Amino acid sequence: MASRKDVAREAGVSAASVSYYINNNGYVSAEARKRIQEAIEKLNYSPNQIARSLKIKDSKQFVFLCNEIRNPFYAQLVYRATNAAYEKGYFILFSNVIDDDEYLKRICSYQISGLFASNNKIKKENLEAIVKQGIPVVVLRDVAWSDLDQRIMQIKIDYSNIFHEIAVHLEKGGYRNVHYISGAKSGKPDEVDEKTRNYRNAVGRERSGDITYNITDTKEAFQFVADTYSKEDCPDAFVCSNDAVAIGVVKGVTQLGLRIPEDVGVVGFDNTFQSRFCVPGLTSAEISAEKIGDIAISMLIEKSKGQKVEDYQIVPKLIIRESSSRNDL
Amino acid sequence: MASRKDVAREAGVSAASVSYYINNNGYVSAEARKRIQEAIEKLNYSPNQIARSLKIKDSKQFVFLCNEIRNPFYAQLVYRATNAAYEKGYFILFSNVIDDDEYLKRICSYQISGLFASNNKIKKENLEAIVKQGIPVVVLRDVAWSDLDQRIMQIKIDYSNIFHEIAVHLEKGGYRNVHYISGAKSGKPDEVDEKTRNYRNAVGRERSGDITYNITDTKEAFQFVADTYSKEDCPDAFVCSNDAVAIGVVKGVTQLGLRIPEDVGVVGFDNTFQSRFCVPGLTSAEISAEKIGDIAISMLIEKSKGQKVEDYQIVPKLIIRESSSRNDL
DNA sequence: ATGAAAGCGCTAACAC
DNA sequence: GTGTTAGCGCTTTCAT
Repeated sequence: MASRKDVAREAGVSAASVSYYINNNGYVSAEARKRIQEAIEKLNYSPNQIARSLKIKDSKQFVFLCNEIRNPFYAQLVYRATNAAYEKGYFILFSNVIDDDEYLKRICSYQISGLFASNNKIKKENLEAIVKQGIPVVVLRDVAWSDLDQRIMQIKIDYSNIFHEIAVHLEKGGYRNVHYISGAKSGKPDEVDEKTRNYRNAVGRERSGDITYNITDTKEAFQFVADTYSKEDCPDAFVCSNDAVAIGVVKGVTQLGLRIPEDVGVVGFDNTFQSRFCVPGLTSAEISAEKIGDIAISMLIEKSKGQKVEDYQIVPKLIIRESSSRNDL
Repeated sequence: MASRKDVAREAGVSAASVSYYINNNGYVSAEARKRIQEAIEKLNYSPNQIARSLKIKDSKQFVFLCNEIRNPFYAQLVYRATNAAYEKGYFILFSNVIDDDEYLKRICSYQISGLFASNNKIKKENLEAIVKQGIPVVVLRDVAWSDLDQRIMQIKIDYSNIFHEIAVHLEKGGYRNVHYISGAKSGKPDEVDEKTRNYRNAVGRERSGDITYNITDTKEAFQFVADTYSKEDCPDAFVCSNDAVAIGVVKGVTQLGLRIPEDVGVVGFDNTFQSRFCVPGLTSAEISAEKIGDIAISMLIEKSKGQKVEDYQIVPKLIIRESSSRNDL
């Protein structure tokens, strides 16, 4: 591989001039520009990003710590973020969440430009340790942390209205016995995520018993329904914390011999591809993963330029499909 | 951040000794080890990976170029690869495929340790340019390239039997009019992927007309079925090149007012989570994404150690579920 | 067994 | 405008 030195020699200029040319700072005459340009092409030169990173203490890589890439919501998020980052000159260093100190130290030793994390599997202290090093951090807020370090930027989802909207929608459909399936570990105050907290608020205290905790994927949801209910005692509607879970419920309920939406209504969350192409189509609260991917990247970039960055709010939107529309039949 | 120099000073040894200690080469006395260990802990030191990369010309990052992370098959693959890589001391630099020269140059300038690519969106020449630089390359083979550079390692899927197996299975179910939905751009020789080629071989020449090309995701598949067929003239079985496409077909067929599997049988490919939890459960040819993730990482690592690495063969396995099982009813 | 020193490829302050 | 140079944090050869 040709280095900057080779280019300088070939073009008959100094190494510094090549740097100036590449980074478009400093002064370099039209004459020199041309010769450098030619030398670069001739040698098929490409600047060594590692050497550059070492010098400027920034690798132009953003770390994405995602709960679960196998959940299409995160896949869509990462997909978009990757493209958005590339357009701005960055790459994505991808990681499943492995929440130990060793891991975070290792990844930070790449002099990363910033970090995105969905926050329900990573500890607050670890995030704070990173932001303290001056690395921009954005979290997709899920669990509500108290007194989080102010330097951590947040993308917040405003759940204040959506569960009420869902409740009204189900009621109109004549569903009376609604069960919520939560991804939170338990009902304990410090383990409850924002969705669950808002669901509880929306349905009121008296309905808090109608919640099952700690179900996060399709398989678990299917098992839960299959193991817990029979055709006779199944709730007539389920609200699920993500689409993957909802799909599991659809499958489980169908297996019990019940029909959707005639016997049981199902509502998902995230409006991923899955919900659109589930059979029957799944009613789902849309949170745009693409939007979050884009926003996360621009927040990280702005922050790394030293700009002041405000937290970002997203309001979910209910997309109604067949799985909860008994009235249309 | 503390540097190696700080540690050396704190421990009262030379910088070189710290290096020896960290990399576990060279000699360092028990005495010195202890003092270095203490200094590292006291200063919370972590070696700078970028500086190390520059020196050893290897960043311990593998690039994963995936067709489409939003397809759960690739999501599962990347998920597993990420963990496997981490255990061996590597990270994953993730990219959607952006197949231009500029892009590849930029990513290689990170002195990457290796590259994985699924090969149906990236050009052969580009891969060959990379392997020529001495960077280990593994492809998940899909399109059959002729005279590919020998240094490119391949994970091959042996489709020689699976389509025959599927054909027999459908015939047993009484399905007579089978249509294949291909991901290949067209039927042209240099654009046909391995799956399609083998499907053609399995069903014989006379059935080659029963193929639709250039459909790769759920949405396209749904549109295709909805736009092309009516309840009366729909084929009675579809074989699809991946599960995402199969889901779209299920949805499209259902919308035509036909039932699965009674009226129409559907077979997918890849056996992702989607097929397991589709309603009805989707018959699918299993190719273990997890296995491929693991294998890819170990091939890259072995190659980077200078070992001789053989291509890897995977044989798909038909997983039969409800979507093609008319006889069970 | 340990340390001094050169050098990986780049940036940027400074001198001309 | 352009070149010289120091130095980013690390590895490793060679001398001791």
